[in-house]
Amino acid sequence: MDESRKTAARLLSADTFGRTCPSRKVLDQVTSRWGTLVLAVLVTGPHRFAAIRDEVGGISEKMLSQTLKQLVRAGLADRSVDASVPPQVTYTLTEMGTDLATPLYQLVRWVGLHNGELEAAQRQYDARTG
Amino acid sequence: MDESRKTAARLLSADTFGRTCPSRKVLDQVTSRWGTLVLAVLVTGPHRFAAIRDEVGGISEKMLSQTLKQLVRAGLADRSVDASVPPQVTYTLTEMGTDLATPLYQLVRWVGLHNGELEAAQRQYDARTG
DNA sequence: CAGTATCCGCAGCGATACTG
DNA sequence: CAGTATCGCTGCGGATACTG
Repeated sequence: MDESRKTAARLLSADTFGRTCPSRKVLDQVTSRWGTLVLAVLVTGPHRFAAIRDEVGGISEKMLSQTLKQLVRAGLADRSVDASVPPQVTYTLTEMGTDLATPLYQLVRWVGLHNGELEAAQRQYDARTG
Repeated sequence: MDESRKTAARLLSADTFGRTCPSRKVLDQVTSRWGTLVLAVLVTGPHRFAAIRDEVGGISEKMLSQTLKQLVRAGLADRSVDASVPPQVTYTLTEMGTDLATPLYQLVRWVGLHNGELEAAQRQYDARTG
């Protein structure tokens, strides 16, 4: 692409900003609607399917299944099946997954902690603009 | 992290996982398709509209405008207009925005740096499953 | 319990054209 | 230069039902 995109791209040591860069795919998955929350749950420890579903409010089983599949495919999570009845499936972050999820977890935590300030800022903006 | 069995929500000091929690709104914006990349650009310094557009590959002006508006509304970015001809508009992260964008920036950087490993893991998975 | 399969609405997004 | 307006579509994601 163009040379104007040099600054941040260079700082990032890889052109993740480029439209065609494969790392954008991973970034999109990880920062997808549910990807972030699922990773943030898994970073607190191994979880079973139903446990994740219950902890992430509002996620459908379809989307959870889909999201987990993507994470496993990307090498960020492991899926281990205990062949019992009923079956037990546990999801664990890989080492890569843990590395990646750490800043993500900090983000979620930050948002949670500063929820009040965020709401206040938004209210101010809305009042200012009408 | 060891104190008995606390849910991730508790560990996060706010129920960001809750469906109705307002902080989920912010999280969704920040981790949206373009939100992440725009914030990652701005964390490297103030940028003008066209500069961001050029640096984030593939973003349309409509989406950039929309994304920036959300960030300003959330109190994460400032918009300063230099009333000249042609006009100059510069976007800067607020202090809150910088705090929030830091882990996000680390995430983008991590993905960029580990692009190779990520691709390899995915190829392995695809080969394994056919 | 841990998924898969199917249908489908709607909003997110891209493309294009226009404006202060 | 820095946006806004409008249209049209695609695919995300919700709801529901079914299976090993």
